[in-house]
Amino acid sequence: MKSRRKKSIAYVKPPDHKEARCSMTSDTSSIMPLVRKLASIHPLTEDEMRAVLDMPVHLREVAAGQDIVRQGDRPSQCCVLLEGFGFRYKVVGDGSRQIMSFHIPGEMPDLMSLHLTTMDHSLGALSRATIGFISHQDVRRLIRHHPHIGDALWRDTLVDAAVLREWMVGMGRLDARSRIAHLFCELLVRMEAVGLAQGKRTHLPMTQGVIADAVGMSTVHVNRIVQELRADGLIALQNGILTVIDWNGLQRVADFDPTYLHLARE
Amino acid sequence: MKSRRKKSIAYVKPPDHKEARCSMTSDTSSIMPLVRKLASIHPLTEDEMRAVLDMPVHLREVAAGQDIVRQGDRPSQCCVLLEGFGFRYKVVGDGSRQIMSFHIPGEMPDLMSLHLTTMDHSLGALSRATIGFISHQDVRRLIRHHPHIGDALWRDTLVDAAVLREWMVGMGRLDARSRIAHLFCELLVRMEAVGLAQGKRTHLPMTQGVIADAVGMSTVHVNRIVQELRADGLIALQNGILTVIDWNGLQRVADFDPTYLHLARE
DNA sequence: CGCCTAGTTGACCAGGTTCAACAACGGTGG
DNA sequence: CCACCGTTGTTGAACCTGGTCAACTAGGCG
Repeated sequence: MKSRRKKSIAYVKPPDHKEARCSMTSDTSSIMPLVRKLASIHPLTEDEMRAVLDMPVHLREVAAGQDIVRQGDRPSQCCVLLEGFGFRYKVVGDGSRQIMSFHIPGEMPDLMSLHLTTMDHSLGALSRATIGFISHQDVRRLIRHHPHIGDALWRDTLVDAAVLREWMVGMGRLDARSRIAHLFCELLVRMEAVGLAQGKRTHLPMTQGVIADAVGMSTVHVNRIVQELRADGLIALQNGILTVIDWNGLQRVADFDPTYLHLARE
Repeated sequence: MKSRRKKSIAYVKPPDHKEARCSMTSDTSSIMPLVRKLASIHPLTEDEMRAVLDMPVHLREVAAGQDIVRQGDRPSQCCVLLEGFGFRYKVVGDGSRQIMSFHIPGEMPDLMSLHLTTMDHSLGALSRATIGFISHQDVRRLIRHHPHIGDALWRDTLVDAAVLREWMVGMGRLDARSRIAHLFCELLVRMEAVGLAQGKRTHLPMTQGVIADAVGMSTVHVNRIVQELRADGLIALQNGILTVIDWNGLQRVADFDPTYLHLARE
């Protein structure tokens, strides 16, 4: 482990087995974020859109910091993030945590469970979140009847992997400043892409400790770097709101090129 | 960038535009590695196996260190590694390189190009390699007629992403010793899984510089750690052959748990 | 009002990088 | 067959980015 961490157990939130706190069948509009997401690359036909909207979905509210799926689980359903932010993580031997991705509304972060029976990581809610659950069976049926949706879902998992690769480059070859700047660039662009950010400003409900676990640094150092970025007039970050003041400057610091996000017009 | 590197350009191999050096149609057995790979999870039916073997494949020999596909390309075909090792990488602004994955025979490292038009990274040959190229069109046809093969391919891209996540954990939260030990554990297990290693010994044709670019460290430090691992009686590594002497010990050092590779019997 | 979480600061420490030189090896041309 | 050369591996010393520890501040909320 990178260096012995003591306060390990704090990361492992107590399991909340009172699941399905507010389970119900969706009203029509609840999985619109998913539809928007799918349509953001190729427009859906009337037929396809109806097929998605008609799927049986179970909704659930999750409190900030709670797990949605846990490493070792063998899910029989996929989840769709409808409101709020999610993140994937693993806890290593000494108790320290590595966050591997953040997820925004419309995404299906555990879609892989459709083909990989055992979860090799956990999925948590960053902020209070609304999750939709759809059974694997129904997803499979959807894909069988609507191959284009299947392609879109496969494509999403590929973009997901592309983001992982980009993060790896950051962790291996960029210094702290670039890495944090890069994270901010990415999240802003992704939020913009689904219409959840405008004016270079977005909701970003994560503590510096969470950022530290995502970029593989210590909270203290994240704090110092964030202050630097503020002092340099690149960003403002407070109360879970990120405002990018100097977009070009931030991009330059981050060595950021959004190609890897494979947004619509390539 | 992590710290200013000078000798950057050395990494960027001169383009070799005399492609297709030895292009020809495959004889029947040439894409067997792919068949073995696909069958390693779910056995293929006679029919499916024939469909794969019947695909038109163009073979090409690639010298060590040459690129197979380059960042920014818009491929119209996928490649299958038939012999030799491949690796994915990106070069950052200051010229330093991050390797994001290694690939062994039977794998299709640029399968994503089927759904993502522009390559967001490059793919190179680690050693002299034989590559089979299959047109996107033919792959799409195969998937349409044989949905189970499509599922297997999707699944492979998901395992690929799982490996990326595991590497991220290493880069973010493990120290140099664990990271290198982890890499050795992973490569050995993957080689064993496709029958290319026995007796805890495998071909591993990579220099310490390549390892360094993969684990995000300097060559010098990789060298020191490898010597440590040797001195501790965990491994032998010479002439491109890795022998794991103390498998349990190495696994312990690496904090290695092969679940994330999602091999057959989970 | 008091507590808990998140953010901030300073002093010290250490894992890993850089630089530079050298050894070992294989391949090549003469 | 041997001298030469480029690549890979090895070593030592100085240095620096980022981690650890510990204390303290600022809000938010019951």
